[in-house]
Amino acid sequence: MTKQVHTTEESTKVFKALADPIRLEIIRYLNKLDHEVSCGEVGQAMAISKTSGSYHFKILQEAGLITAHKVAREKYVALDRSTFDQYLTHFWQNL
Amino acid sequence: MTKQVHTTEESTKVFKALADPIRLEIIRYLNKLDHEVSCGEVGQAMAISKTSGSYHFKILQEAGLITAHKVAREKYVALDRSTFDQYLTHFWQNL
DNA sequence: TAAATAGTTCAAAATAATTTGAACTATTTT
DNA sequence: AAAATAGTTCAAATTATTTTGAACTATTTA
Repeated sequence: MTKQVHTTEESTKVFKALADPIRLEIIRYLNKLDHEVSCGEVGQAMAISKTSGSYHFKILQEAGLITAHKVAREKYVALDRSTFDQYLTHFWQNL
Repeated sequence: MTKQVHTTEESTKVFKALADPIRLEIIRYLNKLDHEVSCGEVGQAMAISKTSGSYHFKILQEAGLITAHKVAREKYVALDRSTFDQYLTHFWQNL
């Protein structure tokens, strides 16, 4: 309902975050499960190093595509569907 | 109506094409006008060199985000909205 | 308390994307 | 036919992104 228009910089950050095969797979994985998952679990499923995982989760988080919160020593992530909706589903409205 | 599922490679190509400020501006420009425009006109509006323009139009074209056809010595481009619909508007359906 | 686990940070190396200018093709104008 | 125009191609230079491993923090388990 709220009018959302994006700056080129904001949009670029989101599309850059989506423009990588590993991150796209992470998104597919999180979408399939549709609940919070630890970074470790996702990383294992993607067969990437924890350093690489940490990097990719940071990119996704800074783009607002995932939310994250720590529980003890684990970090749980989930898709932030509102961001996908704003930038993708409602692309033309917010362009 | 037709079921469209995308490979990671295809999606990556589209999102990479969207992940650049100049190309996003080109898309905004083409969307606003909503008709075929010559590459030269777009390039001037974006204030970029013709070489740079040629590069960016190639990226957009290879991603399927624009269609192009030559008339005499000019190349006319327009948005291919079906690609935007598949990859953006219907992101979750085709993920 | 020592060892293990989950994740981050850093800098260096590797890889990929973008810009630039010169040379080019094709078409149109003078 | 010469000059101008629209766009492409190429290779080199620049800039940005990604990967890697080592060192680190914080938490949990043995």
